[in-house]
Amino acid sequence: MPTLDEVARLAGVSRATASRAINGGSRVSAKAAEAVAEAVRTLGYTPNPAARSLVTRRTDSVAMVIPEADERVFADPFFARTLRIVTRALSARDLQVVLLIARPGEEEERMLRYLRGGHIDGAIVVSSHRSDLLADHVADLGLPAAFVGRPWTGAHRVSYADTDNFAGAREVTQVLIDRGCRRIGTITGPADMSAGADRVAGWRAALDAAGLAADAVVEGDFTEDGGEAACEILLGSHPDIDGLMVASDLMAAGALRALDRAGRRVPDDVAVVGYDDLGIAERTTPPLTTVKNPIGDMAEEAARLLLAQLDGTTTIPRRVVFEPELVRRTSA
Amino acid sequence: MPTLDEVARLAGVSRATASRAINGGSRVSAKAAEAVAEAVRTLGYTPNPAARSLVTRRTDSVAMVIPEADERVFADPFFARTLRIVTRALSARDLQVVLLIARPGEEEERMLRYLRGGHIDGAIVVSSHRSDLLADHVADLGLPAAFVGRPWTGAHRVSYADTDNFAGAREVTQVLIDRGCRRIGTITGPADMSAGADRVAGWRAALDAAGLAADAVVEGDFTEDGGEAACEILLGSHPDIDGLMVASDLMAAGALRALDRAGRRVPDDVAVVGYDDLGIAERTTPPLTTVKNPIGDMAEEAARLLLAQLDGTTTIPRRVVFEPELVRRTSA
DNA sequence: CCCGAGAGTGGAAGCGCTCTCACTCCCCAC
DNA sequence: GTGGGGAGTGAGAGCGCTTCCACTCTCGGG
Repeated sequence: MPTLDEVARLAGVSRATASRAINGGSRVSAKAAEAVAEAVRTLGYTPNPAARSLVTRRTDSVAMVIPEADERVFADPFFARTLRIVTRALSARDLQVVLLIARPGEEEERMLRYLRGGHIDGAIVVSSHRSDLLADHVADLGLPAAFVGRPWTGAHRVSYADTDNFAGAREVTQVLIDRGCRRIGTITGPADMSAGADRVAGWRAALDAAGLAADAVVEGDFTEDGGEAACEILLGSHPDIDGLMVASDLMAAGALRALDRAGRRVPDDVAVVGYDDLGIAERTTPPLTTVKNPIGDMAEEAARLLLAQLDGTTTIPRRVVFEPELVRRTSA
Repeated sequence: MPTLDEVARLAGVSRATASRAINGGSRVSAKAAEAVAEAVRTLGYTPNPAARSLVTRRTDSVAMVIPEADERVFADPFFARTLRIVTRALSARDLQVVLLIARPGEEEERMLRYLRGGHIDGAIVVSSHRSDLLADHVADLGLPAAFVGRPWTGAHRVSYADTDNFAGAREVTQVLIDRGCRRIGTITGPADMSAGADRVAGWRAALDAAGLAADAVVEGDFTEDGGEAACEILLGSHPDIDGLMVASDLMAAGALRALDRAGRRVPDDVAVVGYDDLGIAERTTPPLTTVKNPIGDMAEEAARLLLAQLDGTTTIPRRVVFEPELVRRTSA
């Protein structure tokens, strides 16, 4: 591998000038710049990133941290979409995105070691479990970071982009109420996640305002199979439900399977609404009335928040909240 | 951030001894080792990876290269499964896996620059498009690498793990023949991928051996929507088909939708078989008879092949081929 | 005609680490 | 006793790069 020294020698300049020519290029004569460029070309030179980052103290790479079991990460389109958008936004700034998936608890120490180790300049974290203290850890480290979704703990110490899950859930539940449902159940997300908790709260608020009982609750886990199982439990305990608000479309797809098997027609016997609208909602039978989760906006904003910190523009935590949007289809 | 120097000073040893104590630990007295460990603990020391890799010329990270559009990467369980297994295998050796997704053509140069740049010690490549010359590039670079799936070009120059797609496709097509189908079509994978090409070849071989016509062929793209569209075309051009071999379960799921809409019962009117058996085959209606693609084995083997090169154990390209396995369900 | 500013350049320090090499012990075999 | 070898250690040389600083040279203004 050619070194900067060889480039400089071939170009007939000093190593310092060669370095300046390769980066930025200010304070370098056009002649020198051209000579260096030529030398780089003929030698096929690539700067050694380790040497560079040793002195600049930057690595030009950023971690995307997902403290979830990998099964979920790949099964749930939410993460894929987020990763994709974040990657795109950061690539534009020549930042390499390193995907870090670690089940909370088990591999957490390993992940923290990585974050602490100086491998990366900053992190995008997709996490909102009650148990994980990532926001605190990140804040303690002083690591530039932005969260997608409000972290359960330490939210005030970090920047994040979120959506108003409470309002979204309330609004979509209102659709059920308006169409005449009187016995409305819910399959929630995990109770230890902010999105999960906020969405049940929204469901409850809508029912309370309408004077309806809010007791048909089963906790799901944001997976399709989990939604199916939860729906079966719900049908057992509350056979009279005529409306169902499911906290994610993936779970709703599972719930539809369970309803179908139980011989309940959707939406005639039981009207169903979901949450997220990431593609699967249009493919279920029937297509789901749901709430659009503005993941694209959130991911882009998180990238922006991180970049602002990397640029040193700002250091105070900022939060940005996007409005959800109702999407009506035929399931309710 | 504390440096090795400070650790050494606190432990009362030289920097060299501290370094030895932290890595390996051979040739260090128990007393010195303990003192260093203690100093590391109190200082919260973490080695600077840039400095270390500058001298060792290792980065302890490995790229997983996927030259595909990101939509496909996340929609197809094949990649998720592969990534997961590879990550697990390499994490055990304290190697960090960096995911590199780049659409061939557009972002290819960027990816090559990254591979060339010394960011990583080696690569696992999941690629077998005719157009991409990754195998050649990687071989030219002398970069330790292992491929999952036989690369279309330059296969003899690199190590890879593959499965016998030809045999698998022939065998599953034989299921259709044995159940009495006489007009058997196929929806292929992309013609520019080795898995795609091998599977059509297997289908054709089975039909030829049985003396059946092998002309009902439509090319798909390994996506669900693509499978649906291809099936519609096939039904239009060959309305008399009574058997259908689809080159992936994901496409088969799409094909089932198209058949359902066309009012063809499966398997009574048209028997259908898929390929891959990565979970979706059990969830379609009806569940698919398919071929188990031994991705787990392939991914693990690729990791092994890469590790062997990183260890310097071997440098000659090796190939390992796993046998596919027929899985019978109710679609044929 | 001189001075100061600014552009362009090179020397050299130093980022934090590993590893070679030379050295000192200490123990054991002769 | 003596010599040889192995175990443990520290000094120091870099790895390839950026960047500070000092220097030269060229102008334009006074």
